[in-house]
Amino acid sequence: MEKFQMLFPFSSAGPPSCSLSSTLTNSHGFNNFQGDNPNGFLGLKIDNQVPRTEEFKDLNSSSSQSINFSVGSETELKSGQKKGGKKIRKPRYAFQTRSRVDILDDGYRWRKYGQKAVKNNKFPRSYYRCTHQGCNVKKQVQRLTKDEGTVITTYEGMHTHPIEKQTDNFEQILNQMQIYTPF
DNA sequence: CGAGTTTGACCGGCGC
DNA sequence: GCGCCGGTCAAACTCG
Repeated sequence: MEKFQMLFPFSSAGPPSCSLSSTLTNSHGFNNFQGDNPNGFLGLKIDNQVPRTEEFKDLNSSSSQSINFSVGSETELKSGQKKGGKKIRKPRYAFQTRSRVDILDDGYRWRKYGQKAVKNNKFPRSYYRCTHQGCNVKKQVQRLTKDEGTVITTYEGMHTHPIEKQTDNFEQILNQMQIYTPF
């Protein structure tokens, strides 16, 4: 199994003014993102085979946390592979944040390319793509029906470029996120 | 005028 | 095969 590098979108720029990256990289908890520790982290699990509504049901039940991280496995579609060209899905990383705003300003520039109503959720899911040339990182943003203050942000892929702008308000975001570390 | 958003159409996967 | 659903496309539109 490959090592997980820091795949969070705000990681590739290195630790600028904010302390999140270093905090996370130094955190032992990050090693648990390898996935051998299913219960060591949080309940949210992103896997392409699992209907997302089910995952979020779990999240609802664990609403005591203000933020959850999770890492999806490096998923391939097991049944959907075509001969020769297999479809490889990038790993996905989900955040659960408490925020009144849907869009977390993580320093990258995103362009919205779609919005869909999802089942069992009165809020639509929004689809964003990183606008940087050659960087096809995507993210989905969805608000929970049960808890309107909770937003799920799912990142897919890894940024191939440094952060676009220094986010002075990043600390505010961090405060909103109230990172949960079980260590 | 360029960059980003909105929104309906389209497509592929999956279950029945 | 059909219908449902999630994800993406792209034209029209808005905004700075």
